[in-house]
Amino acid sequence: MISKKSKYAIHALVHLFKNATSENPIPTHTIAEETHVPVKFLETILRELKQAGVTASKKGKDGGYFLQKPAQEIHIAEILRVLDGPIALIPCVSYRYYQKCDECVNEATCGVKRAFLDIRAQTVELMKNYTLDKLIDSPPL
Amino acid sequence: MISKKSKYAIHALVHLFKNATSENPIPTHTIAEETHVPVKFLETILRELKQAGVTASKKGKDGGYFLQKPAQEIHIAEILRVLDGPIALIPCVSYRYYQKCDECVNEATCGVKRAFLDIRAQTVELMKNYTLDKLIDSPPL
DNA sequence: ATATTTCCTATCAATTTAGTAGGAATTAAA
DNA sequence: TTTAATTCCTACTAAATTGATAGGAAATAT
Repeated sequence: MISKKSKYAIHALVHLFKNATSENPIPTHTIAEETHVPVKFLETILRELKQAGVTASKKGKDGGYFLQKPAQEIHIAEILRVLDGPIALIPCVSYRYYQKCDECVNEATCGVKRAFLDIRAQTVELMKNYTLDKLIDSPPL
Repeated sequence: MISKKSKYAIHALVHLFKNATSENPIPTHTIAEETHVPVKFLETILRELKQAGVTASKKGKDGGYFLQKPAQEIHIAEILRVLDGPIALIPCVSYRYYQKCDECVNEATCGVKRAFLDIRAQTVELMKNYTLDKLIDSPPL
């Protein structure tokens, strides 16, 4: 399971994609109401995403948030990495957060590592495919 | 990331596959030494796996654990489900542990749900492929 | 009998998760 | 120049989860 933080973030970002522009930023409380996310929590989420280069903001009255880059360049893998950390399922197959596992004797030949390396690679490919623009709701019947 | 519990379990199960039979069960402390897992922790893990139908045991002297079914029928998805819960990344796309998400207005058309449904399905396929027999170490050069 | 094992229940410390509180700084507009 | 609305920042906290450990009861081979 991903954290609620990440789930909230994804919904919020889709909302920004649909409604916000740099000329028309959306304030946190509006997004919070629409997506049913606690407003103070969402505030910290959007700020974290800003620091990671995903969202941008305008301060003061009539301020709010918008996307810092095209929705086609923001995907689920990136969002999860920012808020939940590595995609890898075990530390020894993470690129950025690599940590040795004590369980395998020889990392070069470890079968468990080999499997999880493959799983990570394929999962990342899967998640990279889901960019924000592919997450909008289907048209109702 | 998966829990250490699950990671330990996978290594232990591979060890059982390589070394144990119903006539030659392996005691917990032996597996613990070989796989560098705390023995008391491993004890509870192997018992949980037994209750889930993955391992079997023989009590008393010369007792220990062995696999309850062929290694080709035990895969990573099953192990993770037993010890870590659902494979699904958000509650509303889990089959066994379904829970409604408050963020989407209409579950039938929710784009986020659609994406994570696909991700879950593909991840399960991936993980089902990795049965215990495919997790043995590659031959050293 | 004895040694060795699984089995069971309970407990625990550390970490992570999911927030909340309170206010400073910034900005648009009246 | 005041006011309202917003982002931004730091700190705090309660609850849940994780990663174990403790102490022994029950079973079994020799």
